[in-house]
Amino acid sequence: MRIATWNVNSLGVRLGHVEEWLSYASPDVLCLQETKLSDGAFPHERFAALGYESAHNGPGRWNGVAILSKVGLDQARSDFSEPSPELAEGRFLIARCGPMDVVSVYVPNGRSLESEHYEIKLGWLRALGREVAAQRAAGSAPLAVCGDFNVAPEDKDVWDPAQLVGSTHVSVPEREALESIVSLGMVDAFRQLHPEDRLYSWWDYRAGRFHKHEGMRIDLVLLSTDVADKAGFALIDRFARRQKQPSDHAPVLVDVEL
DNA sequence: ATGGTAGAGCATCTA
Repeated sequence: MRIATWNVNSLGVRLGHVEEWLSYASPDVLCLQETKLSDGAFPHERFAALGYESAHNGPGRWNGVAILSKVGLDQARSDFSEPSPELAEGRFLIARCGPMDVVSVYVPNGRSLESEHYEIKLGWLRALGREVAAQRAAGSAPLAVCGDFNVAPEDKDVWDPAQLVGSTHVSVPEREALESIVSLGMVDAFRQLHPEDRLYSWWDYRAGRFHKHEGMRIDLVLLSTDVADKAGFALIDRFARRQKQPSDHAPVLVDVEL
């Protein structure tokens, strides 16, 4: 089973890119983030034409997450189990896709360490942790939590740790919040297969960051430990970041032998 | 310290 995640930074702009990528990468499940679409505007039929069922959670204008699946898509849910209004912004979606429960997340950016949005980000990660814990406790299917976490897990996941001191994405509380989710019984599947540095999934559009390969690895596929050792192949598709009118994120894919 | 680019949408806000 091939599971992928991609922050597309507007599906309206990137629909053609996604269709092309589906045709050559052929994932069984693709989680999307930052569709920037309302639910009514989501192009379900375009993906159905390629053999994918789809579910979407988005308010319009900002955020928006989706799951596409060609191995079935059932019980889609877009609220946390313990709902809380400020957390409902088109950032969470869970569905059963064949043998796995799959979550697509778009974690709040946080803006700056001083911002109230930084505290919201930490609270959101804690809420996601409770969701993962509940899911693991319910415990039937293996779980994949995929998406743009807006956290670089370690210093080797960023191009220049010194330049980022005092910034979001690398602060200790953010990394601890991510680690507390992982410690519930999840594995960073790409990192497990690729321990080396300089492997990024996002590059700022500005300042020629992609050209200089100055990026961060913030797009993750977390697999529950019961299937993590069945992940045999993982890839960040930098070609998708190099094409014309790209997203600022590259797709990340993981093959799990299920 | 700020800027640099991109997207939504038409003034800025978000990233």
